[in-house]
Amino acid sequence: MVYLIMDINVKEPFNRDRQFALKRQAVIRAAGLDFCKRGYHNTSMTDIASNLGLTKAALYYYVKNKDEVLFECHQQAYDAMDILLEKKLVGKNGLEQLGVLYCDFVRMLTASGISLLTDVNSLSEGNKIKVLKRRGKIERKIIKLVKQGQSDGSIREGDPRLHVFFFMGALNWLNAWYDNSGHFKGDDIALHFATQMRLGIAAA
Amino acid sequence: MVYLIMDINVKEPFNRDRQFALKRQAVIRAAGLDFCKRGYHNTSMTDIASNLGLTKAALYYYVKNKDEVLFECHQQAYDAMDILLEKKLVGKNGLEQLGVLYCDFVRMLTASGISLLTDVNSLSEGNKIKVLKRRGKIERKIIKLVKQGQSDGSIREGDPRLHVFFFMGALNWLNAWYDNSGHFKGDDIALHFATQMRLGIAAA
DNA sequence: TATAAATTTAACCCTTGAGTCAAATTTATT
DNA sequence: AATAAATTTGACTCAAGGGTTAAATTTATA
Repeated sequence: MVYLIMDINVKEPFNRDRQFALKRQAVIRAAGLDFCKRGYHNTSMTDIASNLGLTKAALYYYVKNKDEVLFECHQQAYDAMDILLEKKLVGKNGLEQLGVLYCDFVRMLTASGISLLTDVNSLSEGNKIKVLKRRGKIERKIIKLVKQGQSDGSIREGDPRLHVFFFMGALNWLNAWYDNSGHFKGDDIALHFATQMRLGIAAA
Repeated sequence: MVYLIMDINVKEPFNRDRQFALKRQAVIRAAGLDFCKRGYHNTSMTDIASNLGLTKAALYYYVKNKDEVLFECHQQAYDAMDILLEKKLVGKNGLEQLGVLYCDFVRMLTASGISLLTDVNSLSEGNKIKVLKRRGKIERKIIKLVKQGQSDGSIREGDPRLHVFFFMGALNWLNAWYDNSGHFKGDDIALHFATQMRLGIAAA
């Protein structure tokens, strides 16, 4: 019985394919949390399984291999980010849009059980390339937002890539220290981080 | 012949203990760069050795084991940070002091060949505790600076820990993307990052 | 030139953990 | 009740890599 999946039996409990997909997703997320906490190589497949209350053999019923698990962790994070990036905010300047986006990013990472992993080097060559490509795409979209903000006068001058690298670092680091049973509430962090991010690049 | 050590033969070339110490240090730094680039577990001792133009056996002439190498990487970074933290800047407010410190941090990381690693989980239990303790100490000093800035009115209100977690994330992330043969110059990054950091927490 | 240090060679042992598998068992679906 | 899906058990293979060692060789020091 997979502990992370409390709502699985609620969503189309008689659709077996759906159940399978949901469980698989839960497996990926649980693994993502493990990877975040202890690191990819310090987490064995047996660890992941037993954290889920499963056996290794059962785990392999849901995933092909460990590489796939890591890959899917990245995918899930990027899927979520892509959705947030879609949200077109009309009538807002670049800075405001970025602020909302960044806030959403933090909220997503603290609330959804999705982890934004940074370990790309442990991926197989093929998957590594795919992940880097996707990360690059997202990065470029954010850089574009910054440039837009510089055009509309809401964001101060300076290399937009450095602007972005700075606050994306804060985001990546978040996963390392955030603990959802800890002292900070996700929404508070989101608010705080978005503010700090905005002030760091806002035009005078 | 250890490639990273160009200046070894210059510093007391006839003092064998000194030579040993210098080479050992170079080994640690080279390993640190490897860990940064590919990750601890994706870098074998043989890799480290051959990147230095050495044999695995020769490598073990300088270090006890891989755990020690990782531990010393952390130590070197913290040693360097401690030195920068010493620098007492009289007549400056909290924000100004932090700005200088942060700038120095970035410069150190981009110029010295020292890497600020984040992989703490791959350490043996004993070393992990030591590293976390030291990291905590440094963190607390920085938080103290922030509080000082809030007292003297140079830094805006808000949880000082979140202030710090934010911009220290940017610092940690730096190592992942920075490439000293790349497009960005260390000093430019330092200036940019320090500015962005300051603006993010400066009082209105 | 004699000695000690530094390094190579090339083997070797050992552990960990990924991944597999077949047979049995439990659980859900019809 | 019959069937298919989900999971367990437990054993197994295999490769990678950490770490060791002894003997030979090169290099520096005095």
